[in-house]
Amino acid sequence: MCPREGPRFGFMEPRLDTQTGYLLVKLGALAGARFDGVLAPLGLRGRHVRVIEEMRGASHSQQELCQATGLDRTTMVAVLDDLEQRGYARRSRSTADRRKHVVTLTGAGERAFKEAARALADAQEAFLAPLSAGERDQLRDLVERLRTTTG
Amino acid sequence: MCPREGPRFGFMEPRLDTQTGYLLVKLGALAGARFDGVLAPLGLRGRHVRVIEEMRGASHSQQELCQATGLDRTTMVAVLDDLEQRGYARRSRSTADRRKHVVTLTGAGERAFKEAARALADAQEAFLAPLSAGERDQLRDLVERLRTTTG
DNA sequence: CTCTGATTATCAGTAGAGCTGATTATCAGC
DNA sequence: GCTGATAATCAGCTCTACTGATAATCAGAG
Repeated sequence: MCPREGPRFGFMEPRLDTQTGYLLVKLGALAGARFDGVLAPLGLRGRHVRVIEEMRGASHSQQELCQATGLDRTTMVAVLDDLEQRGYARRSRSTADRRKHVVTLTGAGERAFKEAARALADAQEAFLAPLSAGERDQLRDLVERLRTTTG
Repeated sequence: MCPREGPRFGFMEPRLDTQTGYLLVKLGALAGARFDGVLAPLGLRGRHVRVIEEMRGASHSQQELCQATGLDRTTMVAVLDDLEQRGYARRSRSTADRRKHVVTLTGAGERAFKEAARALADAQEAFLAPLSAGERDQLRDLVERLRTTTG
């Protein structure tokens, strides 16, 4: 018995767009659009950056990249086509298991990632600018806890 | 003591998926999927609920509904087709301006909205369950401020 | 009144994302 | 050498959101 957020007054329902859940959905979409926006001039999209990041340091099969990024296998084919065409990645047959492709990052790919990461960090900085440093830490903590526990 | 965010150490770049912005995008998508999930059994989607909410109390032209909800005009046509077919809304020509449709909510539409709002409130409750009441208030405050200032 | 330009709702067509299923090549076990 | 499973790929489907065109209507100038 703790009618905290809901129909507290009976005769008056809260508007959807004042609810935390709705705000989260909208804010997430907004942030996503911003990030896509800063990546667009680099000819990249979020998924490319995620895949490149996963490739850094070690080589992976496409299957492993799908596992790590949550992308569909057919989407991964397209993403790697893009990256390969730009010279950011290379596919080669695995000698151990010739069904697999070993996907490796090139120097250009590494540089592109650094540039993208910098652009994303700047965009994030701008996005979170209305909050103080302490509030950003709070937000990050809350969001991360929600994501790891309910997600 | 929380050295978990930015490139504070120089030699080590933070992973994208530990960044607040990325987490926000993912969490928003997750929440959206949850909400779509609870609306699906009712034969509705988020946009339908938003449009219905906007129609409550007053009648609107489709153009005004687009303005209020941010939906595209052609999408609005489809949404109203759905609502009309289910008996939740009615279109009629405006007598003042015969180009316009006056869209009104039916009793069934009102009942459907209440049911949907209840389902959404429950889903939100479950989604935010990992947080204490105070933390939810914090989160709501932070998210709302971000949305109103940077959005 | 008539002509012009804007506005409302609608529809048709387009482009992209994300998926399923089929295909080819390869592997591992028997 | 079979058999079944797996990796990458391709073709095709669906769904969404948009652009552009269209018919009806309005508002204003002359």
